[in-house]
Amino acid sequence: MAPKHENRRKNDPQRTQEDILEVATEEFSTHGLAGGRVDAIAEKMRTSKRMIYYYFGSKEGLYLAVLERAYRKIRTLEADLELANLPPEQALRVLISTTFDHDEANPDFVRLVSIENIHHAAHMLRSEAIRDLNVSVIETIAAILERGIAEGVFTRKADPIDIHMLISAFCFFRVSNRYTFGTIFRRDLSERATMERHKTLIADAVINYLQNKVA
Amino acid sequence: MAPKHENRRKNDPQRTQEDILEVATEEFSTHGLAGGRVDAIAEKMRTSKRMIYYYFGSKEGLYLAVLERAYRKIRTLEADLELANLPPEQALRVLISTTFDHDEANPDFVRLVSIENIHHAAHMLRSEAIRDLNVSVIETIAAILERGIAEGVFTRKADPIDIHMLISAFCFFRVSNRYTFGTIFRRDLSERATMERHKTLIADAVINYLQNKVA
DNA sequence: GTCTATATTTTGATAGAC
DNA sequence: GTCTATCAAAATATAGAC
Repeated sequence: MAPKHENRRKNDPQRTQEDILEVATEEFSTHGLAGGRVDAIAEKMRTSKRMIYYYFGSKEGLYLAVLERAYRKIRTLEADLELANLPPEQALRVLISTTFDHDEANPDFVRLVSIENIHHAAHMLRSEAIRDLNVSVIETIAAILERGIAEGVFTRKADPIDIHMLISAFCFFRVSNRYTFGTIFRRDLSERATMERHKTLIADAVINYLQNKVA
Repeated sequence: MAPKHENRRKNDPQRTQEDILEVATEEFSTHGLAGGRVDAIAEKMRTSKRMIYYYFGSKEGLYLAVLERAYRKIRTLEADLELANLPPEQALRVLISTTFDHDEANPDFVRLVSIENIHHAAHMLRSEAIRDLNVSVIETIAAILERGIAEGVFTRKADPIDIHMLISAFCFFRVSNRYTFGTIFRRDLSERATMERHKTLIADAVINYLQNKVA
């Protein structure tokens, strides 16, 4: 009997495509779109370069597929939270914690977004799948803010998208700018203690902001 | 008499180098290190490609020079603020406003930093000039926080580098992620009203954070 | 110090057998 | 559907005259 592993990829198109996407994600997120090499991707797998063109048509086609896959992954994550039953402040803390952990756990995604911004989001614009991302997180935040105001625990009216940006910016920046920030300030942002402190910091900052009015 | 413009660059090495750096800054910040083309840089100026190699040795050498120049520019900016005489809260607001305006006015710099992070800050590490950036902004913030605590206007002790990160992250993200964020949330972050609102938001958030303790 | 022309290398993409 | 071998274009780098 032949060993499972050797045969597994034989005539298994879905598996082959998935393998290509996985390797390509790492390649592009490490080197950028222009810096990523199709040859390098092919070499890192058992399959050949020909298959990349067979399935994805071109280097850009592959990059777009990688990007769509990355966005698809987070969409599912956001929807899984059950926040409606929590008190507003706690709901917000859970949401922030989730965003924080997500960016921390998915540096590849963060880097791909950075790269896409270098390209003025040109590929994202071309992709219906990504453009039509339903941004449920905004509705989630909006609901929390409204409840908070109604219950009197939040005293400041705020735009949900702005609040999302305040949260995202911090969580994203910690990962996206880890290297330059770490170099300049000689600080390792992936250290456990630093991480915990930062997670509390951003949550406190958002909550305090919503609980205060400034003259 | 020959027109000034035509002769200006003749045998003016400093001017030539400066021209190259200016054009290269735009090229690299628009396309990344791998995506930037030496040919494109040469074509956008009156001088030839040969001079780029003559002065900077290689494409990477040019990129490094561009990066150093970009960092040199902000260093001077940060030192010019006179905050010691202002009340702590106001001093912080001025500092935040300055950071905000700087990133907004220098998208090229923001993009170069993003690009450098894609490359794990490898070039920055190799450059003494950048690595030894004296980070005066941290001392500035530290002084403000101490005064604030002493005067009783701030009630929370905070790490100056963390506060700097909270500020930087927001200001930087608005510019670095303008395209993907704008696409997903259909919002133009460079609009005047949005800008003003965001500038107030980050300042209020930082101040509120420093004025509160959370259970 | 500066230019035009060219060499060298890399790399995205394809042909054609199985 | 998959592989090996190869093409063609692009892009970095250099030669050599002035």
